[in-house]
Amino acid sequence: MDLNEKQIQILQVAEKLFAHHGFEGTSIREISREAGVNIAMVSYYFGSKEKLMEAIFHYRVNTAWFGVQEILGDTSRDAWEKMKILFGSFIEKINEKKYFHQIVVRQQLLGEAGPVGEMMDEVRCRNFGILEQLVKEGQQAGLFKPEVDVALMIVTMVGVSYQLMHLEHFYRKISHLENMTQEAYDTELRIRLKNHLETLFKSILFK
Amino acid sequence: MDLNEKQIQILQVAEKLFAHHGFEGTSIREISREAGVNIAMVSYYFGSKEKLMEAIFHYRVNTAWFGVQEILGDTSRDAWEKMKILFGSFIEKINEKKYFHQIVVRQQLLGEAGPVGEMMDEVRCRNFGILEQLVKEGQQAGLFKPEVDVALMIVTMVGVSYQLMHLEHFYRKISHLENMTQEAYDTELRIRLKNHLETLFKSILFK
DNA sequence: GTTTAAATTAAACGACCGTTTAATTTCGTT
DNA sequence: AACGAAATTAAACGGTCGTTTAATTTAAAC
Repeated sequence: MDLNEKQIQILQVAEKLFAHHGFEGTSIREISREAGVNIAMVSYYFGSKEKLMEAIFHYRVNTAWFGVQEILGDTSRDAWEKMKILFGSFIEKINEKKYFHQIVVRQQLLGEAGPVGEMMDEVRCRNFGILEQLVKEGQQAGLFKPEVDVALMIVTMVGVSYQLMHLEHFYRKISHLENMTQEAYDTELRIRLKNHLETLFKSILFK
Repeated sequence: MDLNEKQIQILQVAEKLFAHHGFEGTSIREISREAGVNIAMVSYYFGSKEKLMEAIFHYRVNTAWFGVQEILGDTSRDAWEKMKILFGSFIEKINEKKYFHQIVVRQQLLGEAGPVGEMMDEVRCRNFGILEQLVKEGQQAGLFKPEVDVALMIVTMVGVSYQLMHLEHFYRKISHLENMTQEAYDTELRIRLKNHLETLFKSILFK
């Protein structure tokens, strides 16, 4: 499914509004007004509001873990270095696509019902497989400890990153970063989050 | 504000539905039908849908950190033991009030706007103060390392716990806990989460 | 038993919702 | 210039929304 310029415009506006006000909290009229198109264009291009949401997920998910296999196959790095690259790229991804990941959290709260729920379940299983493989590699090399709860590891990575993203205002206030520009804050946070996750993952993976 | 039996009935039904389908995704008609009362009763008792949400927060928040001061003041335990008790009781709380904490996550996504946003900000600041105090106590005793990002610590505790709660289905599948009863699963998870947070917090607090 | 305030009800209100229709415009192809 | 498919539009559709109204029932106080 290739999208023209106007379709992408609608998609991105809808993504932002769904992230801020939720699916039910956003009206087609709002989306079309903000995107500068007629109300009927949404149905015309996407069929329905539900299908619009699905289109957002297809638009984002298909480019999600691009290039991961290359990292995993790299024999010049050990499992721990690969792991650091992996969660580093995860941090970049969610920082780059904040709106989408807010929608993901909302969809998580709805459970795994609907076609979007199935998509997310697939992605999660794929990510679990990747991380599991990497952990096994590290264990076989005698680098990581023998018993590691990979699911809890993902939950930790995703949970901490999401929560930090949601509580931006609070974290800025508490950490005296209120006067930073958004760009500078994002950069600073990526660094802090990366160091933090590295600390946490060390305690999970090593003896 | 003291609530009669019927008001509490409405509150609890609304809490469940808001958690599952969100604020905008839940109608007054649904709430009143499920609670077995007339539609007009919600406006009659609470004024409006918004005020109903506020009432839910007052209902839950007021009993939130009950008994914490006693733990902190206990001189027979060191800071690390108190810390373990503290996040242990946090785990109990969110497990006990799952629905409410799903609403909290939804409200987080809306930012800190509105009267509910202010309430949550207050609670967060209070919790931050409590944890900060405890960390300082541990540092002065030479137990914890001198530089600790308390905000990141809270984010870790809350983020991991929430994420694990949201991904119950996924975690059950991946960890082969699908056939457990809800009760047994909850118990097992509280144990795993407690151990996990202990591991993580050790890496944050100790050298 | 009468009074009075609280509780409860069915019905109606106007507003907004997602979607469809049918007419019109746009624009590349012939 | 004429055609036809795609794009765009204003208007209307039936339905649901949160809230209010006005009438009725309930139940406690006197």
